[in-house]
Amino acid sequence: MSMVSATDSSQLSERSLYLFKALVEHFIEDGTPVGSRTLSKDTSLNLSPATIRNVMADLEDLGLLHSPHTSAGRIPTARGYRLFVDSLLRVNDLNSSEVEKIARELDPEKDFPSLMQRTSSMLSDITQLAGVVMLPRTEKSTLQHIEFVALSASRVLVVLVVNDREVQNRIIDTRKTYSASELQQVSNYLNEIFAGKELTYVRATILDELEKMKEQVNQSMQSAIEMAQMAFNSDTTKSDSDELLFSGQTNLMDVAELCEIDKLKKLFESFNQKRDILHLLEQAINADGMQIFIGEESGYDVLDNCSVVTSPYEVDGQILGVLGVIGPTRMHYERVIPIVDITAKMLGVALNLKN
Amino acid sequence: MSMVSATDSSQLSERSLYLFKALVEHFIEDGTPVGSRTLSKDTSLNLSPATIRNVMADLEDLGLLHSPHTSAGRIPTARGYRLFVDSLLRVNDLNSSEVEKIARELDPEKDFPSLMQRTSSMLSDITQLAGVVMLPRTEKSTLQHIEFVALSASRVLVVLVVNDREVQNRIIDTRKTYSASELQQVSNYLNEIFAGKELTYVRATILDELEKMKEQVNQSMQSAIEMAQMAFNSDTTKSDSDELLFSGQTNLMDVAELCEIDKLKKLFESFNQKRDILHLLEQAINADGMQIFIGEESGYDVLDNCSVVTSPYEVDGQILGVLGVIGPTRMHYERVIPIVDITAKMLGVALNLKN
DNA sequence: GTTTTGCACTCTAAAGAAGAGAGTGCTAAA
DNA sequence: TTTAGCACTCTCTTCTTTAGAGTGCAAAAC
Repeated sequence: MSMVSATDSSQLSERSLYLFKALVEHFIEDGTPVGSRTLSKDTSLNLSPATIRNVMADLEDLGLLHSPHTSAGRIPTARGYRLFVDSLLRVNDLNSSEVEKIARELDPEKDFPSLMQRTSSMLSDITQLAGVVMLPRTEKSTLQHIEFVALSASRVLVVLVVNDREVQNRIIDTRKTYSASELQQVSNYLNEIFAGKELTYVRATILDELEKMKEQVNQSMQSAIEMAQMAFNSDTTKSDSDELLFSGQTNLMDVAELCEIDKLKKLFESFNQKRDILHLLEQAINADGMQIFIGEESGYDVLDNCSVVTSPYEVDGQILGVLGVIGPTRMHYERVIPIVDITAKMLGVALNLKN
Repeated sequence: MSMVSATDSSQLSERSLYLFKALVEHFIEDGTPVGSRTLSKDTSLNLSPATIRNVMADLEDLGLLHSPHTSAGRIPTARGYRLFVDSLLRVNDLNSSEVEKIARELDPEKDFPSLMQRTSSMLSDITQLAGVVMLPRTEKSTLQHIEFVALSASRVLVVLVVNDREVQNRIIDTRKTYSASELQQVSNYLNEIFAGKELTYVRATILDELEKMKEQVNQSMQSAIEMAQMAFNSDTTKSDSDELLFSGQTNLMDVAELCEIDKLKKLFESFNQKRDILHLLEQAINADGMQIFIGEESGYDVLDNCSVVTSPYEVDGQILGVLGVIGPTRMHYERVIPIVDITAKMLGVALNLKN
């Protein structure tokens, strides 16, 4: 919960760590609290249950373990998982057939939205947990091309090509009627100034600065400015709620820890609202490399029994977004971690190939 | 289950019908099987429980009621609900504040996808059940405009405007490089021939007939044809899986009848796959007017305890798609039905205003 | 003939009782 | 430092019991 004392592995004897690791692994496999007797049999230390009980009591004092009740075994706390993941876990390499499968799914031939959706589905399929992909933040997007198409007397379609791959459309109602060639002119003008610039800059400039110069330019430029303003004003430069792609939520319904319908409902609702998960992933985008939020660490109640394994994906060294897997704290980290890791990397490669 | 005998209301005495109706209403309110004693008190007929028991036994013989076990009351069968909905139900008028709320949500100013999404959310919000909207079938779409935009040496963005309101994008990789003016020419050529034509026709023509005339035309027309073919070949002229918009699925998690996590999971999975629900809604689109599928009637196991209330929405007398609400068979039909009905109508109006 | 009363019967759901099993902590011995 | 022994505590399962609701049927009442 807090940074009271960074429980690092050095505070503990090798034996304690060994036993702790064995316990966590056993619990992850079984889902039932692990007792001293079990651990005594399962490990090669040949220690009696009583000895192990002593060790376990120590581990509990350190806040790494916890007993559901007097006569149950023990289960890891969030802090325990943290220690496990940070210092004890040995991550499996994925076997090549799985790597191939991932590569196959992330086909750069697909259009951008499909590719991202595929990525999410693939994550959930392969882990049997929930997958999530945060789409590239629009703030960091650069405008590649803008095009205006006349639809009818007073309606114009604006097509924005962003980041070489993403296309956004919006339809605006104009006061006056524009001819095709006028629209062409406007497109040309705006492309000349803004192609390659960041979307936020484009937007800010168009809404603010151009307003000032409006009076200094000729009639047709005024038109251009007005239309551009409408294009970027129509509130959505993509809404927050479109930024996350979930999949495999139903996989979580099999997870015993979450099977209380009430908690599950809250979890699903937070998926739908996206807000909380979005905030969490925003944290993950800033930390570099993989990030794992374990249980209560995340700070969101709904995720109390969940862990979120995330990794940013990048193209040309620039982080575009984050993807990850959401599952119970009791998940197979040694498998999920490399999957998330490699998926992020391969998504980066696929996106790069598209350019 | 079958058409053994169209249990119409005329076969039953008025009193039986009255009691049946009271029973169904009571059950919809309460969710617990209704016994003779309860019904005796609740109705104004002043009949003893014993008399009511006799009536109930008859109703059970007719397949309208069913007893979970000997000493429980009775609950309506799917067939019972059918009779109730078709002949006994008196639909409430919506109060004006609700109508206003619906109107407010269906703001024709919004772009097309948002409007449809809004409609779905609104349906689930207002009914506290799951909402679903089937987007207009692309087969019936007409191409309004096609535009090509050069993105890079070998990549071209194709923008299709369909039905005056919907925009589809796809990016294609071309063998040769096209200049902006060439693309303009191609756009013009294709618009001239195909604007206003049905999308399926356009597609078929481009893929088949144009192939034949390829050799008879000049170089630049050949380019046009090839590019058009690529544009329409890229398999998605919108995939099936994009045709349904669900919302409020989590509302169903509160429904007692569905609270077995297993059934719920199957239901949610069928929402995700969309296939079954899509088939069901396709039936609804053909029947004219509102359509209600009650429980097992639907023919899909996952919907055994569910009813689906649907209504097609139309513009200019042409049916574009279907929308509806999915909930437990024990739902407040008298409320849901008018909501679905009016929503479909108002969506039609909103869509009409957009043109 | 229809409705009601009376009654035996059935089934469920809730509550309690009992026992098994697992696991603990502590003390004292090894 | 480790282990054995032991009393103790919980939970989980199973079984039993009981109360309650509701039924169906037969005979009486209307």
